[in-house]
Amino acid sequence: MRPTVHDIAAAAGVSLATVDRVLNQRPGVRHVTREKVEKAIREIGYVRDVAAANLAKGRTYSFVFILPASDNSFMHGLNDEVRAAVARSSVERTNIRTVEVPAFDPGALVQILDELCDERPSGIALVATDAPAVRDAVDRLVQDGIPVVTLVSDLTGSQRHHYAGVDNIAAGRTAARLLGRFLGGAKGEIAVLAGSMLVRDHRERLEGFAAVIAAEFPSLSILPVIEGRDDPDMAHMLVADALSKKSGIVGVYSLGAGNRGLIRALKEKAVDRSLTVIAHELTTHTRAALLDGTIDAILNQDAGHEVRSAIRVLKAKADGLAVIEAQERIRLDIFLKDNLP
Amino acid sequence: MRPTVHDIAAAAGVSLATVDRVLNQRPGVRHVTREKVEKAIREIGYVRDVAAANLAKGRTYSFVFILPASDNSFMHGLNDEVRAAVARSSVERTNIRTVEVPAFDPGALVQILDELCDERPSGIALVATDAPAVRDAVDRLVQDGIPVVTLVSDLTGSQRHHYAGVDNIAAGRTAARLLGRFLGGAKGEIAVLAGSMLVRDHRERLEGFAAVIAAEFPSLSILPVIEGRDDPDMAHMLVADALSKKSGIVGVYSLGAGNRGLIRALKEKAVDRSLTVIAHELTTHTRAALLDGTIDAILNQDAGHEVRSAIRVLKAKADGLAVIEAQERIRLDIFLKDNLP
DNA sequence: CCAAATTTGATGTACGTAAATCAAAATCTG
DNA sequence: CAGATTTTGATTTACGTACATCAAATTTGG
Repeated sequence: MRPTVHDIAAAAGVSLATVDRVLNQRPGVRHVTREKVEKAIREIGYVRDVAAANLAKGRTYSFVFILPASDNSFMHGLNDEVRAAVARSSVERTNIRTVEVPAFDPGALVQILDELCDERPSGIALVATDAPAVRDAVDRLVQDGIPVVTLVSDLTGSQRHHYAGVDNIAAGRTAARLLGRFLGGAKGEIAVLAGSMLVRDHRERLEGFAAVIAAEFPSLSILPVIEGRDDPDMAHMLVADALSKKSGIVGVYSLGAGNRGLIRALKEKAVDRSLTVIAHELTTHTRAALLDGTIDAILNQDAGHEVRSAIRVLKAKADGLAVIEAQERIRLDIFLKDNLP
Repeated sequence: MRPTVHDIAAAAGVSLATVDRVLNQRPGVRHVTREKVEKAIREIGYVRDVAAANLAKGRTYSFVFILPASDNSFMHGLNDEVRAAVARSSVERTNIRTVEVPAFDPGALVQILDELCDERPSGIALVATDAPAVRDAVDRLVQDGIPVVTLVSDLTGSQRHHYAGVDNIAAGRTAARLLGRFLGGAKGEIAVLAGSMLVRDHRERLEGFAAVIAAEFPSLSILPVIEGRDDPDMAHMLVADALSKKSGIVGVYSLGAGNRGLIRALKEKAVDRSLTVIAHELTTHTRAALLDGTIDAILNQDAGHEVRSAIRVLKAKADGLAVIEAQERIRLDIFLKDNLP
């Protein structure tokens, strides 16, 4: 049987009230007594029953998710997953609120974060814009003892407790190797479509991609990056333009969102050119393009897993419990025609 | 606030005791009264607080994991993950026992299953050997109200509540496309190494693989399957033999375990031949081979995820709760050199 | 319509923890 | 050493549910 607070009290030779004071760091316990109790806790291997504790506390976790107001399928999907989590949350004594902020806008993000510092929720998840001001705001929250996890895109040098997202350098490297191997030694140019170099995930994907192409596929050269702001129309225009002007393009790597535009451009300009195309994020559009052969592989991060992982980690941090690291590693999905979910 | 049993009582105009009788299907409630209470439950949207209920019941889940006694890295890894789960289990009011049975032996499996029918654990997870007798034994357990999930390999036509494993047909298809694309139109023969055609997962992988090769890569032909019984030494012998005799082999697909032997054979016989190799299951051996270029891609199922998923599902079934389907889908990992964990 | 059987209500205890109160004991201060 | 202060103990209530008991009300059978 699992030891309880009563067992600690008996083992340490103190009363239940004292054990409670130690366990919940309440004042009014002499140093020696506190140590006696802590020793007993260690020795009998007591672990607090979180379910019972939360029941007694009447605790409800209040989490805030800060999401960018971007109009692309991935962010919509992320939003849906958060909503799905909200729907389940009542069963789990969890209140989740979402806040929208303008995309690529550090100032707005900092303002929200500072407001939350007073509100003191049980935890915060945010899609970070990678700027020093944002980092400082997050660090203030962490100093205040509020669990913070970054979602999808990480924050350089911050104290955030956890990052719920994929390893984007690895993603870029993987894209490069797939593209290189699929092209099988052909010579030519690669077009790269990104959202913005202001977000860390896109920068990192490009970095990994360029490194592997340079080191292992010297017959391929990378054209200057096209920044489409994750916007379908902008992406369409820019890619169509590039395909018209450059005849040496043999492959495309789309590392951001806004793939609807990319796909449209490919169907207009490249039906006859047999390009190899690798894109990020599985959406209805990229899925259809993979099945009809317009896209050859899709790299994906599962937004649902990211959201659920963020919630699990926030909960664990709020309860002072350990997380199962292997469980919380967000994997990079590679989808071909054949292993679509 | 979440509604409680008190709210049901008030809404239905009955006493707490009656609500309790309905909720826990105890006798002594008239039909009309029972319906009145059930209507109230639906209307106010009551959901039982499982944590509080388990606390009151003093409930501990007792789960049994039935694993084959195979001496290969994957099964060892699976074992380790179950043990890790056991280590965590005390915190979660869960008792997990593992039972080893001889591999590929339906009779032994049936015997264990029948014994468990009397023991009545809260749930059972098993790596199924795909035989009618096993299916019948599982169905008996399910009829008895014991939650059963299959792990890694599924059971054809059984009533098991859930399958915690990858889609093996998709895995085979994916392997075929990767191999075909990596070979870039080259002509030649493909060697396939399997464990045994008696287990469903291996059969399915081969089926998917052969289908895609035939349909989309007609320049490749598949040699008769080599059955290595998931045994490293046997695999080594058979593969070395095949490589010596056949000079037309351009690729290898290893769809089972025992890859240590495969890798040894490749290093002995094929250093100069530039084969494209795709294998299943990430282990220390396959990982090293991927990094040194002996293997080109590894398809993997994460044993840790499978075990944790199985436990989550068993718990949910034991509590009569819904599972989050998307969360429990076990994904096929594709690892290249660049995205290893 | 009365007795027997069934159904319902009222109430208490338990699970493991949190939190509060008040009294008693120990320690410190001058 | 008295008095103030700090530390400790004892006890109670609560969280939401399960389960048991006994009494009261209702329904059923003859």
